[in-house]
Amino acid sequence: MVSREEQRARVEAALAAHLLDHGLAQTSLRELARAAAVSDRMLLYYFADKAEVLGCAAQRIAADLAGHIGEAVGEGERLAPLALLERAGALVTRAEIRPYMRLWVQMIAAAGGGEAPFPAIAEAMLAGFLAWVEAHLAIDEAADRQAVAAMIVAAVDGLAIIDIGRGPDLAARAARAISHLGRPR
Amino acid sequence: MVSREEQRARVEAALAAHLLDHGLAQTSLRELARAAAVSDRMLLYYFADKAEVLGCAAQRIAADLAGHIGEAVGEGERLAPLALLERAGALVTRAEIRPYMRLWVQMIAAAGGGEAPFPAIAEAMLAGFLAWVEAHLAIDEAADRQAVAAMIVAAVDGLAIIDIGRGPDLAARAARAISHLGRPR
DNA sequence: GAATCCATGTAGCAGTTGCTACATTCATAT
DNA sequence: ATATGAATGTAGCAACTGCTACATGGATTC
Repeated sequence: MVSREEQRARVEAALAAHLLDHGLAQTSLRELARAAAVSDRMLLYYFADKAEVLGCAAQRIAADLAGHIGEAVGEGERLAPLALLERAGALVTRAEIRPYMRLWVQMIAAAGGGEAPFPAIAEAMLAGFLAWVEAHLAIDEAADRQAVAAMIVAAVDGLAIIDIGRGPDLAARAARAISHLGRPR
Repeated sequence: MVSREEQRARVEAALAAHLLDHGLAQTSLRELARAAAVSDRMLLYYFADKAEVLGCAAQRIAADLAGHIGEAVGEGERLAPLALLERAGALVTRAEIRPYMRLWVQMIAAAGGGEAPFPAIAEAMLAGFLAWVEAHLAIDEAADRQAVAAMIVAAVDGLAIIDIGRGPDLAARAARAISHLGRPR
């Protein structure tokens, strides 16, 4: 027999992997349980209800993603908007990151539908993205910095939408086209 | 008694309105039927199955959105990337357009999950967006134009994500910050 | 006036959903 | 050894899902 805490942690990891693989589409309790190699009965022993199941898995995923993102730009380094956008775009179209972005779009969509627990999760994750971009943005005026950071996050998230709708190739080319944006004709 | 074609058109309009109001979350046949003021039995008389119900409603919504977008930039007018992005960003954060963008994000998410009929719908809608941007983009080299168009669509779609996660205010400010993007520090 | 057919209502099926009541095993504390 | 409580299994409920079989009304056609 294994302690509840141990099992809960193990299950959480399996759930996170399953969400990254399959998205939010196939997430009935029974499917999640199968993915974690436990019975659905036990899922609701480890977690209070389905919202907590998904919430904990999502939190772990967010932490993983934050880890990946952390490597992209040096601590304390600050870049001009287009340069930072270029860096972030290159990061986000990397093959290991794409599953995270796909899932992120699905979580935002679920949040838009008011589906618990996603509004809270999405808000927290988005706040994290915004803070990260703001921290690396070389703009002095705070209000401008926040707005530009939001625009950069928007552009990067949008790449995930292109990826879903048209595949990774166009998304990657779009990311590389960021440097064209500022160029005059 | 009313002809099947008439009813079908009327129902389609009601369904489109319901989707714009409530998103893809509450879309069981019974809910859709109630929104269209018919019985679920009749929904499946007018349409072959649920996928066709949603598909037809989505097609009508896409057409409406295309109409709105068409007004934004003059026929034949071509703009530099950042200028076009600015124009599109202003358009997409307008209050009448926001419901469309929210729904669009949900449709893309559903497409990412492989949920019929959304992969096909999302692909068609995205192709429409890309074509529109390309047609108004003042870039000569075709490959560059396509990639930059994708980046612009990405940025604009991302604004919808900001809107969902943080509300319309930040999204609107982000859209207005586009002109900052190209500025050096 | 009979036959036909389209539009609509009633009822329900089989599968899935989140969740729970109950029973059982097993380890530890006394 | 026995009692207690934590970990796990079995079974199922009630609600909802997409969808369908069947019956009925009213208009149209012959």
